[in-house]
Amino acid sequence: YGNIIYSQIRRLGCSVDWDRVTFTMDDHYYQAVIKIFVDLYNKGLVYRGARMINWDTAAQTALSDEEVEYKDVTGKLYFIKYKLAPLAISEIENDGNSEDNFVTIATQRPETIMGDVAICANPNDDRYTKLKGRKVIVPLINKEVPVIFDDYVEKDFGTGILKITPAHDIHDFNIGLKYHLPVIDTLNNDGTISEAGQIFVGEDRFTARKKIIAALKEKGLLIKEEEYPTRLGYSQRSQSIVEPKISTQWFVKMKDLATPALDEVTSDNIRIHPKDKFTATYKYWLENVKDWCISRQLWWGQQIPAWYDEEGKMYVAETEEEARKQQGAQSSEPSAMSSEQSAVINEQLAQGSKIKAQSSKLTRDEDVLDTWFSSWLWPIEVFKGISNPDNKEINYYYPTSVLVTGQDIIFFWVARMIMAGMEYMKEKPFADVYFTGMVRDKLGRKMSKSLGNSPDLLNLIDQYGADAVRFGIMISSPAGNDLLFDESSLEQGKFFNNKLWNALKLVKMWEGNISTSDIEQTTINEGNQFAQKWFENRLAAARMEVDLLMQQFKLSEALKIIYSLIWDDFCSWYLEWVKPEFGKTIAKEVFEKTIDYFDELLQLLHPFMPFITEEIYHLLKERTDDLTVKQFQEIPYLINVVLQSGSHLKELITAIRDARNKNNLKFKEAISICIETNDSTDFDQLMPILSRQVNADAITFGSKPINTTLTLVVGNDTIYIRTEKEIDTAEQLDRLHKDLQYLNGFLISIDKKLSNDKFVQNAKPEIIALEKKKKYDAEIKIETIRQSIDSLQ
RNA sequence: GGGAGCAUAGCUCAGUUGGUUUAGAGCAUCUGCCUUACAAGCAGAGGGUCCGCGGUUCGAACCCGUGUGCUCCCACCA
Repeated sequence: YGNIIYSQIRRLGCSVDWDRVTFTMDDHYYQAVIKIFVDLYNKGLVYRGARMINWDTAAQTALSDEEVEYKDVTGKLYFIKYKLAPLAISEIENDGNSEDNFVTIATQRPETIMGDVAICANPNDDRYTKLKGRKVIVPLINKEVPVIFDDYVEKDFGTGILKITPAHDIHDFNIGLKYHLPVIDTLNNDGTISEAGQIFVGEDRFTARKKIIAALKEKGLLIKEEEYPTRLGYSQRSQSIVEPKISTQWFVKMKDLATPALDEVTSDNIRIHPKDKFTATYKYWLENVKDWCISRQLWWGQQIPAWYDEEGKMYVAETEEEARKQQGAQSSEPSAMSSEQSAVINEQLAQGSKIKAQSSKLTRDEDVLDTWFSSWLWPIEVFKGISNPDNKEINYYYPTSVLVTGQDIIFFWVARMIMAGMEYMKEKPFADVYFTGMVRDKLGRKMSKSLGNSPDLLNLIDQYGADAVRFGIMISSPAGNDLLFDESSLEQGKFFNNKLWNALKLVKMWEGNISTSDIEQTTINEGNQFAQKWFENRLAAARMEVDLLMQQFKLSEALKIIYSLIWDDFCSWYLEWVKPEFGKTIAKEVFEKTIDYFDELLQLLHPFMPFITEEIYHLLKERTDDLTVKQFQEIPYLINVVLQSGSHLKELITAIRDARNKNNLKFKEAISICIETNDSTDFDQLMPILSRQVNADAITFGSKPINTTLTLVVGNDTIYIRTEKEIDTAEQLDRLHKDLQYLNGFLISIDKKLSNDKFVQNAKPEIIALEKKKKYDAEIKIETIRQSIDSLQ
């Protein structure tokens, strides 16, 4: 089913990847792809060359890399003697058969010896230096081939010398290219020995192997057989052993296309996120770029626009009509092959291939284009920038801003889009590239159909809600890192939804209880005023952080900031601070401000949880606009002092709550507090909040009052607490001693630094000043704690 | 085999050009609370040889070298 859809879409010229539909495409896109192919061909950037493919001899078809399964098996190495070709006639007469006159070569595939075109040793291998300039005779077919030397050969493997069979091994093929050796394909498509093999023609390759071994044995040329562990590729379709096979393919020259694409990234014109992780990969690929094989032997896809006449002459054109015109003009078609490649492809290959015309008609090349050959034009042709250049849309939308994609296609897609952009628009296609991670399961495995570990998103949405699923995925996807999918983060999202509803519920309860009298409005207490000032600044600070993180594409961290801003700062602190006492009204101004803050929070969260935020936005207040289109207001100027006072207040509340907790003082039991401080300036505005949050019926300032039951140290202040209940002082002392111990240790580490001459000489002045301040603060605190300890004893 | 990257709390990760405390967050765990929005909650606590080793530096989670383990991409039948 998937294949049918895939092929249908591809026939329409749509580029599809199994895991993501890249785009849907109209006829104009199809035309654009053809146009670009012809253009590149005319520029001399497209050529025909040779390439190894994986061939399934049973199914008689080419296999993609994914269709080849590698298995560890025990293979056999056959050690075969090759005789040195005589240098002079005298040699034949003398000792032509002495051991010195033979070279032993190890091979797994003796049936390929008929395709040998050379033997090769490592240039640093002393054993074989004497072979320089010599030739050897291939056994059974008695053909002379040269001895060559290349670093590729490992001295320690086999006998340290190997046979070069370019038609049947990728390494041999590459060496063949390097040394301009011919290619002799000794296999037919069905895996039988071809005419070029000369002997055992028509026999299956494995039958031929046995017969060749027997023949070699008979002649005394097989020294030994040795078992060794190796890996073999098997066809996923037929389970037969995959045969590397030489084939003629279409290529795009990449060097000139890659250079501008590399420059755009190295000059930061295009920014990759996360930078350190992927720019290295990108650069490596482009600096070592290999020509791009764009032809595929599939029965679906966009056919290559090349036609052949009966003489085998090739015409590349956008349409068959155009090709016919070229044929009529009898223009002498220059060879599209690079000289290097054409030297390699032998006569037999060209004749035997499909390109031979069968009638006087033109025959179209049956190969189709690589998926990515259409995909790389995507940023341009979706706006018809190729089929209809300089139109309104392409001028408006190109270049676009951000490409979001997977790291696995950095080279396949991203790099090539940049290349196409630079070549055809003379401008980058996008300014930023953001790579998402791969979704993996809890165990770190890739999501796959065969493992069945892909989550059913629709089911999860039913279970947790759409926003919760979005939240769960966003919160656990740090930029560029893989995402380990775990339902616990969705649960967190679900709870967050609930929290938002409850905050709404609270605010809605206040709505019916707003005081409207002038007196109450003008006497908003200092606590409420401080709460507002503080939250405004807290909001501004968080928005600045979020802005920065979004610019850096750190989406999960931005969400974490927003999550904590809403849950902790807004719900746990602000709402508690302004919450009216039971049965009392809320000042109109406070209520309205609270709604404004809530609006802003929803707006921040909206990109992550669009549904619930939009819903609450409309439930909060009658309004005509929608959150999804609402624009952000400018971030107000930050007043740090307010934030500091807020932290101070939170510290006080936390410390007193903690003391209550530790001493089993229930919240209902009121306490009275006396604060001993050197600086009481900001306490005035904090008092109303503090007294309510810790249930203190009285707060005074001064030194230690009698009847003190609890003593704590917060910052540089000492807090004395009086309760009705008797409190065990041992625990308090223990705690104070612990703090003292920590601070003393801390002080020692600072003293060590400051008494180190080299530190004082070398460190920056601001670092030294900082250390001195740390020391000063610690000393004050130690003194405060000492006094508290004394007073307790 | 070639290349890239990762290793910090039980788990997932922050840690911004080396100094902002004796390393932080969320989740999980533990303790105490049905306190008038929320037990899907509130208030707290515990938890780390920053993978091992060596080096540079006054100073290293951060820089360099090396070892180990893991992940990804490309390649792969002498």
